[in-house]
Amino acid sequence: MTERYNFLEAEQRWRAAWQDARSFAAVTDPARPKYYVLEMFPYPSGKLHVGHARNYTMGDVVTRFKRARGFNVLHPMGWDAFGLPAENAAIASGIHPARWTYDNIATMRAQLQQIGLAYDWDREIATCHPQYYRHEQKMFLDFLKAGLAYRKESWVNWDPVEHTVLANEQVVDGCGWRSGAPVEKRLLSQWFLKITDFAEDLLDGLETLDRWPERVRVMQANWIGRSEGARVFFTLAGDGFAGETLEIFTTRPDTLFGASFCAVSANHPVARRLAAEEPAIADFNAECNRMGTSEVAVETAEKQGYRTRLVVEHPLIPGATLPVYIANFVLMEYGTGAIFGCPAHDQRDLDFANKYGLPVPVVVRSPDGPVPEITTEAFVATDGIAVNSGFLDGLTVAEAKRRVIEHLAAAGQGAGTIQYRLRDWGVSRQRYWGCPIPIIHCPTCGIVPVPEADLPVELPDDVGFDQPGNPLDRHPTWKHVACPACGEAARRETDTFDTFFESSWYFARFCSPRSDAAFERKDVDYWLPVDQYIGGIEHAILHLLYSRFFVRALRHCGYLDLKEPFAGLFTQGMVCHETYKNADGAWLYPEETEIGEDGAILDRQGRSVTLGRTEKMSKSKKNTVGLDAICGSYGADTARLFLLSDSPPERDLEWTAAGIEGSWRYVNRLHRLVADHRDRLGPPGTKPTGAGATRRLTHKTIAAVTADLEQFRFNRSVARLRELSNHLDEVAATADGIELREALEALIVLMGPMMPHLAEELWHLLGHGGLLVDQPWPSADATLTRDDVVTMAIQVNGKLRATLDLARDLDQTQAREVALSVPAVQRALDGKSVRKVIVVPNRIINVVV
RNA sequence: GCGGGCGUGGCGGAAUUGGUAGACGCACUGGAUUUAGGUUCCAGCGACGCAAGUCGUGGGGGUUCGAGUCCCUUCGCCCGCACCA
Repeated sequence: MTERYNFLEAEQRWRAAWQDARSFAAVTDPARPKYYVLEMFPYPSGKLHVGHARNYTMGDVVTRFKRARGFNVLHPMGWDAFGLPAENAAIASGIHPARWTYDNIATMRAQLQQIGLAYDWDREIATCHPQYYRHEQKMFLDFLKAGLAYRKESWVNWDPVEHTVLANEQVVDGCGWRSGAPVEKRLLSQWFLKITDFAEDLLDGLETLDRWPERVRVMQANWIGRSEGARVFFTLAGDGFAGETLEIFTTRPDTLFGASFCAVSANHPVARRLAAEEPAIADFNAECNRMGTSEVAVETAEKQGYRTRLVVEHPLIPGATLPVYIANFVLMEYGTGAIFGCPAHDQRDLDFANKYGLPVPVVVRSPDGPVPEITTEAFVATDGIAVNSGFLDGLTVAEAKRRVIEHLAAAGQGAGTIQYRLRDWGVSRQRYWGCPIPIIHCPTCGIVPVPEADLPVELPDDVGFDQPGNPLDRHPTWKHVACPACGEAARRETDTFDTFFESSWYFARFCSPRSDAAFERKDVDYWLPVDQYIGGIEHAILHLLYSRFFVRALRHCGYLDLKEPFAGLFTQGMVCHETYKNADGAWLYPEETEIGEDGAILDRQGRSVTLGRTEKMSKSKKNTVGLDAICGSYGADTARLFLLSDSPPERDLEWTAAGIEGSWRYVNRLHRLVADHRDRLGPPGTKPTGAGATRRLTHKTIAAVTADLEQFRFNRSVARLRELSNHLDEVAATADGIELREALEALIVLMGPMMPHLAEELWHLLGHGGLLVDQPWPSADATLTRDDVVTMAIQVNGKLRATLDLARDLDQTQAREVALSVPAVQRALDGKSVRKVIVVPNRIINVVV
């Protein structure tokens, strides 16, 4: 009986050994092929649970695998450390956001180290550190010079309870995500980055990202939302507006002859001017702005319009005019905030026209049909033919579009254009715990950039959270400065950057984390792009799009020469767990429950517990499993093994006690396998020469695991390892010592990326002095991965009747003879004559009658 | 509405990309070891059938010598976006 594997002691010992050897320190070395592995860095929210660990473990497997394959691997870790939760903690418990953040970082760093992740910790960064954020202040000033940053008054989401602007993604069903209060639209001056300058390039670049998931590329393409169409200039008539131009955007300029009205957004300048003179319009506009933008609100909201006293002249029909409405379904944020309505060929316009009794001129018919009768369903097909449209009659939709754009352009009444849904990125936040925007507002000089010599603009420490709103704004001295241009009294910008600013370039900072510059050119030229990026699908748009934009903006400003930041992207599934509620309806942690004698779930007091749905692990539902607890009772390798083996990495994984027990048994079984047989192994370094089953399986496993790891098929590679170890369990007592050593050593090296501590321990047990992490990856002997004898399936009319072990590459005639001689085949033939025999070499023989 | 994806034993999932469906594991059943529980070991485990065998990858149809895989159709589920003109 061998001793049990003391994982606690062993795991600690091997982590110390890697640290002493600086095994994972990365050094820029253009002579070697590089590989940059990165997991999306975490927000330091407190403690890690096993759900977080899955993501990092995947990156770790890739890191260790690529290292063994000879790559110079960069695998860094850091902290996305600015953000609102730190301020909430300050408000709730009086802890300073910096203290709270750095404490959490210390806790989480220890947790990450505990699971044995192969990070180069010398490169650790925290984005809340002035040595990090000073560089993005410089970038912002460069963007400003390059015209990529600007200040603009615009309509933003305002949370009336939190007294701050919210990003679009922080508005859920029209309400603030934390306060639950209905979000208002406010017109505020904010800083924007010109992501729209790169709309076309961001869209085109998606084509090159062939190692990104299709759905992420599609989501980004939809978000950018390219539409081809036209701008059309209508001339307004009406007191105070006569002769002015109303510009609209349309994707269907071919339907211009079918126009029966124009409509503008409640926030359109025309609507606002009218509101100033007519209280009823002001009320209507306010009502439009109050309406939520949630899915439910949009679906249930009726089309509402206010008929103004204005009309426009029809650009193509002399003498004809169209009424101008203010309408609740026209968005100021898209196009020009104004449309022309063609009810026959747009469902929204038809709903609106029907409600307000407007005409419905039909101007498109289907290619083979009559002119459609329009009542409640608009005819929106784009394969039709223009009718009732003057010089466009008889043209296809596509031709008519082209023709009418030519006509409008020649007459100065419009132009073909490409419209994007993408909007510029508003980066101002009315928050304390973020990077200060390096700008000074001077009453005489206006907006003045902070001189580079004065960077960084550091956050003041002495702030209070006893009142709502931005503490920077209330600070007694911080914002009062002399204008760098004229020396007169001025004030600092008190808004801070959106925290997505920090995460948009951190992958570059990791290349030169201690540089006085943002990064060194020689380092980013070598390491970037990231070869394998790993993270959650929730960043499909935001972080991943912002980073792609940043790389373009930085290239524009001469920082680097890079097209895309992330060459390969993998979006991993979430870790889920059952949820539990007690009789009072309160959530319970898994460890607060137990199984009663009859199998019922009980709480600590023995009262019954309701089993809820299996859901993504989250603090709020208390269905998390702590990483510390699992590492303490089963060890890091057991946790890693379970996280890798139970589901394919892109799918969700259900964490179960039974599952972790199974992984635990396997870890111990592997230890026993090596410990029980190490005395009868051949000496290290002796090459076996046989070609028996053990050697064949060993080399097949090497080939299969290598291929699986290349393709992120971790669950499959674990199955391969188990097949090999199952076989070795059977034969170990009698196998040739030299062959057994080869097999065990292969098994150990192959398991290394997934169970690194155990692998080191077993490597050591086999008598090796060095570290396993310095061992090269084994290569499979091609003569051993091909069998001399193959099992072939024998079918009759496609139905399996027998299997036969036959010599590899048996010729067709022999194969046919052998197959026909099988009794089960003869029985199935039932005396019928054979029409033909299909032989797929080394796979199948199909007898057709 | 638009877009993306999925559907295989009691469960998680494999399937050499058109060639033996269910690898590997979890759960379960029987047996051995153990004072007992756990561990460990042996055997079984898609359905029906004593067996030979038949059926079987959401349903229906098709292509093919051969379909989980390709095509058509239909049902169900998940995710993303959405009054984008």
